[in-house]
Amino acid sequence: MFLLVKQIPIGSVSTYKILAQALGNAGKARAVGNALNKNRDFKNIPCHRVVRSNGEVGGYVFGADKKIKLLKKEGVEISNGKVADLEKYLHSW
DNA sequence: ATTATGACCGAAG
DNA sequence: GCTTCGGCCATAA
Repeated sequence: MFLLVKQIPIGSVSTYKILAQALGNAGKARAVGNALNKNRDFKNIPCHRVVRSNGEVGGYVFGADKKIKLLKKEGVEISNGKVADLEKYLHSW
C-alpha cells in the first residue's frame, strides 16, 4: 500500500476508500488509515495526500492544519478543511 | 485467543 | 446540517 501512496503525484490526492479498493480490499478503508497512522513514514510516504471519501482532510500526525498547508502548497485547493474540488485532484488507480 | 482503539464509510433518523 | 449505529480491518496490550 505504501508503494501506492508513494505514487500519488504532486497536486493530486486520493481517499482512504479508493486506496482500499486499489489494494483489492474494498470496504477496508479503516485499515488503510490505521496503517498510515501507525507507520507515518512521512520520509517515504506522503500521507498528507490521503483524504476522506467525503473530501474532508481527515487526520494527520502533525495536525490537520499542517496537512492542509502542505496540500495547498502543492497546488490543491482546500476550503473549510475540505478539498475544494475532489474530482479534479483525485488520483486513482 | 479476546478486547479496545482508531487518520473510515454508509445508511438512517 | 447533525448524530448514531453497524460494519469493516490492523495493531497493541
